[in-house]
Amino acid sequence: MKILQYDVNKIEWELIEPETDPYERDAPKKKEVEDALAMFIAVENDDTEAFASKAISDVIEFAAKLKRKNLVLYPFAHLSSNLEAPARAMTLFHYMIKEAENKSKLSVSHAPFGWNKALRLDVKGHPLAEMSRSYGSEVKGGKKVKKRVYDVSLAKKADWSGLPENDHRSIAERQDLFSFQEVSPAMVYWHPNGFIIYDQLMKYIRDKLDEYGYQMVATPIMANTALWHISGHIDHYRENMFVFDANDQEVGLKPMNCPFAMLLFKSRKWSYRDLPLRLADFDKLYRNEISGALSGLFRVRELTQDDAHIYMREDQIESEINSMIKFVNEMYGIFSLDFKAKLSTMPDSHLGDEDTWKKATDALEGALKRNKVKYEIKDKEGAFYGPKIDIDVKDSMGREWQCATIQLDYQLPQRFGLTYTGEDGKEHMPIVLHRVVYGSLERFLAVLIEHLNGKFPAWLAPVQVRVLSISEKSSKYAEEIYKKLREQHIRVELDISDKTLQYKIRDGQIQQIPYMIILGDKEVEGKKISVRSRSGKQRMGISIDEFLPQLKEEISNRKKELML
RNA sequence: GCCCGGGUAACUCAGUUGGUAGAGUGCCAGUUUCGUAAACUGGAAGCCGAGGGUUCAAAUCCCUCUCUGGGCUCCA
Repeated sequence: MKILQYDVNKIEWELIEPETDPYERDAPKKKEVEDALAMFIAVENDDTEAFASKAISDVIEFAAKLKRKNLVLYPFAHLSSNLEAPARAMTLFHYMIKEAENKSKLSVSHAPFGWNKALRLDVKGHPLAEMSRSYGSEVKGGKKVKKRVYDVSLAKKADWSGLPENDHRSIAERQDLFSFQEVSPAMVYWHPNGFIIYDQLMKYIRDKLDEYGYQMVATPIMANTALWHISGHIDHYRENMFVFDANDQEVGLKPMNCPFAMLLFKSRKWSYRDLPLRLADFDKLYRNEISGALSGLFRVRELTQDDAHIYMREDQIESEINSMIKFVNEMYGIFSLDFKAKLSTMPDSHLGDEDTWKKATDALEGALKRNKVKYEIKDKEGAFYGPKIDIDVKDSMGREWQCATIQLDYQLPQRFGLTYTGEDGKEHMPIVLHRVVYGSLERFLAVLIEHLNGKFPAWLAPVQVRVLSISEKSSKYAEEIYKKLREQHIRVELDISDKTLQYKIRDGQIQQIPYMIILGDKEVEGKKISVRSRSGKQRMGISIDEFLPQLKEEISNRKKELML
């Protein structure tokens, strides 16, 4: 409850029109009171009669101190953005009037609840004439902490009804990939099927990182907020961060890895021979995005970046950027995703001299050209600390989402005082290149799921093969084949239920399983298998020993297309 | 955060002027043993997102909150 209190020479109001439902009827159109304590009241969401009583006993005390005989209660919604519903607010307001009448000898009057009123105030000029108070519990940072009732409704999934069939959420429902729960808004619960895809993407980039000379590291997800004061993020980013008290310290969950990466670099001395130093990490990040910005996997509050920071000498910029572009190009090629590269140049407000900017921008542009990547220029759209290349990919609705980004940074190394020992024996500042390739795994998966419309290539598919028996007669053989595939680490499922073959095939098609192995009398007799791909093509009567190596090769080479 | 629209069984959705809930799919059981996208019968399954209000009576009307979809804004 919020109270605004004035000691007035005179207060007068006039009713214009009712504003809420319900509102107080049968009130005089116009009224004025002289030499009164006027109490403006906003009834808030969690207010109780106890708070209301306390507010009244406090105002009675003030009236005694100020020797006022008149008390005016005036409903005043504008004091709070957390208002109680009118019906209950009115009840509590009237309760306060009764309390004031019963507990004091003051002459109590009130303005009617629920009206749009014209108001005139003449306030006295002494120190206690104007006061504000609030009554409530668990007030923190000016806001009330909302508590939920604990019951089974906590286990409630987010509502995805009404989405189009090719939306990544609809596909996720069909293939049981992931879900969101109300208690962790915009944070992903990965189901076994979804996690396989997530994990395969990770494995793929790990292979690539290894190939390109990166090392993996990991840093905490939490730190004292002092860290972001050093990095300079705190001013701009604070409202997007989850910040809280722990052991009397203000700590935050990390919304980006860079400051941690800087600390890691500072943990020892480096020689120019150590550079370029390429450190990658896949830590989770937490960003308290405004509610309206959230959207499925596209924008979440807990995300995983395939992040890397490259510490390098000035003379290494060009070759590093070059290999980075090549990296991105190769990575995206395997998914046959159409992407758009955008080069953002020096903004008007920037750090560093124009020569450095030109060198950096030229390095980025040159690398794009050498790798024959089509790009457009976003003039003056770079970060204040350096130019960048962004890669945007389209979703099923044609919206563009930024995935990969490559940014040159001269700023953080300076703030953190990073150095390496040069050939000349002196300390030099390294330049840092930030880059992500997938961007956030979550967002990339959303785009990829929609791009493939749920038809994952074998290396990504949660279930690669399903073995179907036509009737009970072939179920034993089906089990044998199933075991054989399992032994070879194929992600395989067995369906020997008594459903019809047509039903089983339909079920496998809906799940978009790449291959179904169909086994009936013919196959049992000849010790062969029949393979049907989800495209509908098939090979009848081949041997499992012929099929398995081909399948394994398709998976390990991460082929885009199915063999059938 | 703002504007508009949603939340009913695990999923997709009906639910009339307010009278305490229904289908299909899936699941479970039984029948059936089948050759390339849905065999048949039966059963269980619901705090109608949460809290409050109006009413004799609320999934239905009103308010607040919450989650969610689209748009705006935001997005180092």
